[in-house]
Amino acid sequence: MSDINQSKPLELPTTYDPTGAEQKWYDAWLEGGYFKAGLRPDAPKYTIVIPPPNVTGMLHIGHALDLTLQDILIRFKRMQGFDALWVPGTDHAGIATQTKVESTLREEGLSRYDLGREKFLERVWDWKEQYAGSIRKQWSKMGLSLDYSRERFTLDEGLSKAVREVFKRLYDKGLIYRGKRIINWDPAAKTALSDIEVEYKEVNGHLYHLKYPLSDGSGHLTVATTRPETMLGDTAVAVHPEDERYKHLIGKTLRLPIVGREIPVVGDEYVDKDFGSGAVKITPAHDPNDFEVGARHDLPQIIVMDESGRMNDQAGPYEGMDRADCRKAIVKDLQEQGVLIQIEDHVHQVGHSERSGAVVEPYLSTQWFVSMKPLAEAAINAQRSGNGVNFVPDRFEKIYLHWIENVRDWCISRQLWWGHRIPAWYKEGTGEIYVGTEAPEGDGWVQDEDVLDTWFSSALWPFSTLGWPDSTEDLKRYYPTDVLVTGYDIIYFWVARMIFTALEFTGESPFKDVLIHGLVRDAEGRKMSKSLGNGVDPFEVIEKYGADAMRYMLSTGNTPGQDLRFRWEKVEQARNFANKIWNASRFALMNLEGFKAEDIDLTGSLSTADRWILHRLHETARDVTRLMETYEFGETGRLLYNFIWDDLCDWYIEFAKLTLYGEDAAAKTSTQSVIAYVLDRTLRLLHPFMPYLSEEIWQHLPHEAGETITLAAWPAYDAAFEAPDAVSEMGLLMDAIRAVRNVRAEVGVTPGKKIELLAKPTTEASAGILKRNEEYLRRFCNTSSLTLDASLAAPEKAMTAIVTGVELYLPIAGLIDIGQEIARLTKELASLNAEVDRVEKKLANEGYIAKAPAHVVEQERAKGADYRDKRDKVLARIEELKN
RNA sequence: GGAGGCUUAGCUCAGCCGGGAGAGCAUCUGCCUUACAAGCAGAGGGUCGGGGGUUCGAUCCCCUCAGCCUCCACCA
Repeated sequence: MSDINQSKPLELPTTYDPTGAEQKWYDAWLEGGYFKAGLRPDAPKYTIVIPPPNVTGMLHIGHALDLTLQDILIRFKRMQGFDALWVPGTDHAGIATQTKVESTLREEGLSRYDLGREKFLERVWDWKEQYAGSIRKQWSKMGLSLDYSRERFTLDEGLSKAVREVFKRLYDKGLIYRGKRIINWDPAAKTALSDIEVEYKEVNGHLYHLKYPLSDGSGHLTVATTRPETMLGDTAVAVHPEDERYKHLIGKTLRLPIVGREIPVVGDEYVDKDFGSGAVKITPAHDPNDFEVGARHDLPQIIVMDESGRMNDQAGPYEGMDRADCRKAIVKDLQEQGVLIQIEDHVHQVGHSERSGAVVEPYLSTQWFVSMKPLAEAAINAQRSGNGVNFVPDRFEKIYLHWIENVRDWCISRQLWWGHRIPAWYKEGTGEIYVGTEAPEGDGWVQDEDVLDTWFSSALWPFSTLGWPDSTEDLKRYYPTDVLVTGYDIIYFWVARMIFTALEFTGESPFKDVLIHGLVRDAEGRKMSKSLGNGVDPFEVIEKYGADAMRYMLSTGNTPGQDLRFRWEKVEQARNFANKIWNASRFALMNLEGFKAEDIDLTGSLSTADRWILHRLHETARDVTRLMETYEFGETGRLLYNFIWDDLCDWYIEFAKLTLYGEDAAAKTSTQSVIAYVLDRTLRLLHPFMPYLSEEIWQHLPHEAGETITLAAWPAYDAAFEAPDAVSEMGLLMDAIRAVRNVRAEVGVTPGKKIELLAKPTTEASAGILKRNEEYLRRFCNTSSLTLDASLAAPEKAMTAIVTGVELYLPIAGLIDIGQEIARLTKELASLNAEVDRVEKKLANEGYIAKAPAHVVEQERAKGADYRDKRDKVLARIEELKN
């Protein structure tokens, strides 16, 4: 940090150039170690863990949104004096990463099997190292205040230990089991998937009606299927036990076409009598429902496909065919044999792999599962008893609860190489299983080939990153975390699983709040995707407009939980805002040259404007703080924008020029004090949103050597700065100035042209205000002369503006057309009359007087009186002009 | 089939405890006024999706209808 204790001017261009400032300050922040937790051991802690990005690739604009929100929170809390910790890290992302590395191998004409497990994993680790570095660089570009000394990776030693520990404990408790079930099989990635890794998409398919003859030749049963190729694995046909049409057939057998196998007719309540023909073919090895039916009736399970989706040796003539080709072939054959009676168009949901996009095959195989019931129940109880997680916005709690209440067992084994190897060993030939955190002693133990679902390790992230299962200092100090920030698309995958895992292993919820944000969409509202090519690269945004502009754009201008459309014009707007601040600061610093921190004195004789802006600053600080605490960043942004642009720039700075360029040295010092103070506090309020710009400017303001805005105290509201009299005084001046400007513009008097202005105060108070602020009126109304006189008679030829407390007359020679002026005032009269009517009607309503709060009624009465007064004056003026 | 969200100015969106609607962009008018033309000063523009209800009072709460979007769900 530069060690200046007095202001220095910005000898810089009229536009803010982010590129230089960003690198410079990020380096300085890192060097200063400001992002490291533990600097304030006695302060309360505040913890966030980053949602670890996949180590496979580039961060997209959605990450930028997620990370910006977290950085805003962590910077805010750090400034509030908390010992703030933001833990960075990355996720090994099993399928995603392995797929990517495999595809690079393919370019070399290799497969992972050519390399073998060990060599392949070396390749993936190389890849990981390369990308982790790139991700770190991307974080730094966004200005994120992460504690890099605590960076973790889901596959690093500590986290792997946590994974094994969790697996073992759940296994010992009977909450992890191995079993032969129907799982979702991804034939492209050749691995099992969990239920939520399957995306159901509407597909225009067909419903094939097939005729299965009874073995005794006494007729046939019609069944319908969307997947005719699975008939090769049929081991029964089910009918409803109460179905009058079919119940007599239960126990008889059918001859399965093509295959020739005899299969029984079974009665099962699963069958819906009213759907289709009321008879269902049962394929226990390729359909989850059929699996259940098969289990109830002790049916054989015939697997007819291999792991890549090709028909196996159970498929007879179709062996070796891909399942899609087989479908065509079998339909043709069935048709020829007269078995296929009808093909109906049929729209249905088909499961696709979330990762590879392949059509998922329900597939019977042996996998590891987490038994969800007990874990889910604990999570539900915690939520219901108030020990759960506070969802923001709260509607997401319903979504979470609905899922966890209906959750099914979680298939956690994956037939991949990149991931946490399942800590289970099998003794060859004995069927013995050992589960533990380390390999068992003795010979003949072979470890399970499979790895765990990536989300298994992600589920431990809030505590595993802090050292669990060891009782580390970090774990004791920083756990549970305070808030988790993530998108709604990941509630099931991650948020829910963190919650029940944390409850099981740490006995408490992993975070107090979970802030759910929406997705960043393109300008048309479409989801950004690679195939559409409509993604936005955050680094292009940063390159063009700066990180601060991007951060401001992403974090403001919308509501929590709602999707956000990306539009370049929004970034431009944010950039313009940054530039506005830059220029206001340039002005301030020009007028603060040599001003020292100890020169700031707010006790002297402050002007109305001075006291007004101090009031507004503190009011803004109070509201901003309140909104930040409730994650209302959109509203916060608006408040800051309005305060800075309207109050500070458009009004205060313009008013301040009078004293700054004036003769009164004491007044000048006061204004300088106010400017230095207000700018300093404003930059602090802005810092979480615009870290670079705020630091760059703040470093030019008077401050102690070595200080940084990242650790500067958050502005606290101080009631001593309340100045209601200054507010009303400024209100009158602003109204009067606006009214005069309005009238000038309406008759086309250019701003450069000086006018005579006659002002007639209508109360004693307003007379005093106008008297005190004469100079301001002259300046802002650009007058050649100003006459202040309560006893003033309205001139014959003058434009009129009536505002509360003062009547203004502009005798603009040569430009006044009395007829036009009367018309203008008549229009105003009409609108005033409408207001008066509205208020009077309201006040005439007895129910209103009786039931509305007194202050509302009072306010309305005052408004009514004011409107009436203005109306009468306008009316009188019209009469005058007519004569 | 369930659940949720959205519908407010031409466009993108705000509107936190119900007390006569705001911003940015766009449009129109006038300004290079010594911080800023990425700017300044003005102006126009809204039956707050339709209907009903609660209330003294509804953009806001309740019901209902319509349109758009998302998530969940094993009907072959």
